[in-house]
Amino acid sequence: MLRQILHVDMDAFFVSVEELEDPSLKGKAVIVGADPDGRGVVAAASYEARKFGVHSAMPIGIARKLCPHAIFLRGRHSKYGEYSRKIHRIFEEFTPVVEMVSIDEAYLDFTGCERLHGSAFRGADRLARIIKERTDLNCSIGLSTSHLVSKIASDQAKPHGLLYVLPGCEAKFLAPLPIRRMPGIGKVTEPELRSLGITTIGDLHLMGREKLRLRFGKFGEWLYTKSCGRDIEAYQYEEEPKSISHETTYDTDIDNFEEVERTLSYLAQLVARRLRDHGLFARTVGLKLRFAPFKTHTRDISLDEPTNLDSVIFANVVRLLENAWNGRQKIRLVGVRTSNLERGVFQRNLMDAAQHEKLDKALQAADKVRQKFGFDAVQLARSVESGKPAKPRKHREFLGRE
DNA sequence: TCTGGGGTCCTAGGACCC
DNA sequence: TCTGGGGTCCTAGGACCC
Repeated sequence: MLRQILHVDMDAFFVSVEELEDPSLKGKAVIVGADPDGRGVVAAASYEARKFGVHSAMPIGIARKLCPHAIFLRGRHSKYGEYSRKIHRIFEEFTPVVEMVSIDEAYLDFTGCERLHGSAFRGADRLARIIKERTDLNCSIGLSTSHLVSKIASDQAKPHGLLYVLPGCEAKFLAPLPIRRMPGIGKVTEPELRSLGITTIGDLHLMGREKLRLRFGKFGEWLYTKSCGRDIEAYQYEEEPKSISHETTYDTDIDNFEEVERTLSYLAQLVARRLRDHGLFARTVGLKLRFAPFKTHTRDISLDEPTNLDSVIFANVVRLLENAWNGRQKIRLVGVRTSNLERGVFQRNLMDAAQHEKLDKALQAADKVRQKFGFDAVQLARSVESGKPAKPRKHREFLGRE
């Protein structure tokens, strides 16, 4: 049976939600993102702001230079989440096979739904109308036999369009498009391909599997398959996270060991809390440091016994810090990461078992208090200085909420 | 102009084992 | 006295995505 895959992408999602909440923003240059006086990037820009060259992931300071008259908003992720869930429910009225890939984007499998929708195309059209009716938000939809082609098609259809790539026409549709349209080709790979004279997806295809493999290895074969308009393999839902991490950038670079330590304590608690929420234990704990010149270092350590404890994560990450940082360079960012996640209880050491149980109980109690009063209601002693929680100075309103 | 935060996947070298 | 080949785990770094 012919597959019918829809890719639905909301148009300027964050900005559009802000406009619904405050209609006076409509038609204006609106930029959602970091504080324009601080360090951060653009999360979303209205079409009006994009005319000035503003785009997402751009440093916020540059956005202000390009578009000084724009209205800068910090963004409210809980609001966006509400709308996202609303849209998700609409998707599920159309097909049980829905994969939300991000807050504003999803794949819907319409294979075999012809009888229900007339045709996949008519179904897609109706879906866009219903989303508009019920949320007043616009979306763009790509429809084809593969995830990749539908994703690119929805991008081509923007704003507020529907593009159907007929079965058998996938490679022909992709051929004239610039390579940068291909998900997976970024700002490093693009110039590398261009230096080989490859500027379109069609060029990529003409190069052939073998040449691409020789030059790029496994990635090259991946590129070739994609250039044909075929999916690499069936998409699968990732129910379990592979890593859990938190990081923060300081407003100004610092070189105070104790302050970095306090930040790490706070981040370790956030990470551990989420491990417990998922019922997961981490076998590997990692530290991330970004120095003032934007050079990033990571240090990992594997534990004999997987953990979900704040104190264990913190202790290990501090050890890594002591080895990784001589104090000579200022620090811009610190992060705590856990990976090699496993489900289940690990208490090989019986001596520790009793202590761990006590700790677990305390942490469960702490998690409960936090659920009621917010994350900052309970703090590890290490991250508290003169009675005040030593949160990163920035993102205060983002961290630990919900 | 100066670069967020949360992730995934890939590569590559070295240790270690058989 | 010189030194294989395969497999797996650990660690570091980097590209990329939303």
